[in-house]
Amino acid sequence: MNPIAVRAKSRLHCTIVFNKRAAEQSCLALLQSCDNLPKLTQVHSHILKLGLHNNPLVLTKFTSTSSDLNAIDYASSFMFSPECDTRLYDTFLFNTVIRAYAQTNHLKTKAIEFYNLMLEYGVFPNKFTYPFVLKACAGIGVLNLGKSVHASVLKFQFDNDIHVQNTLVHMYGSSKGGIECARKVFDEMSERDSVSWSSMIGGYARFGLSTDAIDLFRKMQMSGVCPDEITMVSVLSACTDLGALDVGKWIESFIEKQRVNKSVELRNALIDMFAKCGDVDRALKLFRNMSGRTIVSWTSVIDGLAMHGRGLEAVALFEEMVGAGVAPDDVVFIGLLSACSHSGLVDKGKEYFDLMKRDFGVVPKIEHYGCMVDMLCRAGLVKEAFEFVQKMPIQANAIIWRTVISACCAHGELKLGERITKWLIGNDPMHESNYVLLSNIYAKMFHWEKKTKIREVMDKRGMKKIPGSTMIELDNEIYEFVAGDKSHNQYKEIYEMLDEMGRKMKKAGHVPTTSEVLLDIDEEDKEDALNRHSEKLAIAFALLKTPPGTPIRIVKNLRVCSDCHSATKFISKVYNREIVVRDRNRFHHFKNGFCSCRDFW
DNA sequence: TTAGGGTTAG
Repeated sequence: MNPIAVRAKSRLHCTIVFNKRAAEQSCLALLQSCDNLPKLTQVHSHILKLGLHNNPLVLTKFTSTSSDLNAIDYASSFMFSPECDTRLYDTFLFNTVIRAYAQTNHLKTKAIEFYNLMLEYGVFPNKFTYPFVLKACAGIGVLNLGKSVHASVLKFQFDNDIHVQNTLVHMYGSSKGGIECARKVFDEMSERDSVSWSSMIGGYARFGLSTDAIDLFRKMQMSGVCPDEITMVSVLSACTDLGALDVGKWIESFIEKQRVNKSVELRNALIDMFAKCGDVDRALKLFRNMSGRTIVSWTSVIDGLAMHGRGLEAVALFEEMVGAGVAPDDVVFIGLLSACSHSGLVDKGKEYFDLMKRDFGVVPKIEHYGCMVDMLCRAGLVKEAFEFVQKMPIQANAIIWRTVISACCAHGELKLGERITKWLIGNDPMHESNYVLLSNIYAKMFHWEKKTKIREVMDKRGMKKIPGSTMIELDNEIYEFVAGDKSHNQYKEIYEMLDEMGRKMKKAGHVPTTSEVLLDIDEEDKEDALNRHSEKLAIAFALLKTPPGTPIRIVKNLRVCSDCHSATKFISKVYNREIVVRDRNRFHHFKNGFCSCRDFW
């Protein structure tokens, strides 16, 4: 027990008989020293002995005392025990309980429960109540719940308070389907501070509405409200999502110029942005010069190296991290295993998978099993992957099964792929990607009738394939292309360029991989369909708009197809351009006819 | 005696 508590305890014993007021004071001091359940239980017995359990001051203190989860539960259940006089409930008491639960990771629903109880007992909420309650709603992320609390805010007329408004924006911006409501609250605010802007930008960034996030940041600058380090973290995460390296670099110089406080979180966001936007060396440099690295900093660089196929460096960095005394967590193991996966380090990956639990006490989750399956599949060990999935102690999810199916498709195990996919569709008949996989398998089998049927089923059920799209950033503008896109105002020049590229590539020896076109059309049309893939459109656009010799960077939403991969190699050679492609999984650096992934992806 | 926004993976 700490010195204050000892003093308080001795005072408590001395004063029990003399005066209740002093006992109360001592009791409060004792409570102050409580940071775990056993101490709290001890103090509870004193409270009962002294008859202080009806004292609202003590009751409140008791409830708000501990950060120990069990203690919060214990304290809040005390509120509803027979010893407790409910007439003494007040707003502050409920606020403390709600705050305690809102701050936890897993008991946020309890915060809402207590808010409802508060209303049931006729205790009025005040302007402090709603930020707590809304924060809990934000953590739960269920839109209807947040909406009902919003209705309460209006009923009790706290909707003019900027703190409440900001938390409303945050709550809607954290709930699925709530982003428009967030924007509505945001637009209707009479005054906005940096928290309002950050909450809205953060909401866009959280749900992948990254261009909206960056647009809003531009508006923020015009509004005259000064962005701070928290705003910048969200803006950077939007850049990371888009792969917008130029905007990211601009943000970095903005941070320098505006002297934005470079918190550890902001440095981490910068490292992550550079790593995922294709400049992993810059990320490494920032990382090396950084003091106060956290596990997030290490994870970002390890992950970045993994995406660039620099698996051995990622492994070395992981070892360095362990050597530096940083305990690895489950997230860093995902990066490490995916580094092994992307670089074909199968044995190393297996080794780490075994020792993560044994040596570091990190229990593998579904994602780690997913990495292992991915690793085996990439290495062409489809049957081993299948067996691995069957032996897993936890049930495989659809993502893992789809990994296996794709590998079946790529490595000619079509029958097995068909079997798994049919089973998967039986379990989840409304997931469109299962149908896409099955239809691809039938195309590879040349079963065109079956393939057509699948497409018909999809149409009937209103399901659509996610279209492949490619983004490119030129002069701080972001352009997006989909296959066969003609929406761009320079599309005629782009298509002329495509024809030229096709001719030059053929001359250099490129043979289109027409088996990638999973349509029942003749070979010439297949070539045409390949030529209109979104990445080729983006590259053609870049060749048109940038001076010779400058590197081209593009970002794909799906994995790059093998024809585009082979074509890009030829383009890099024919046009003497370095081309950096970020696809859904990793980076490909094309230079002089070769790709950094060594055709391993 | 209490209030709002941020980072890694999936």
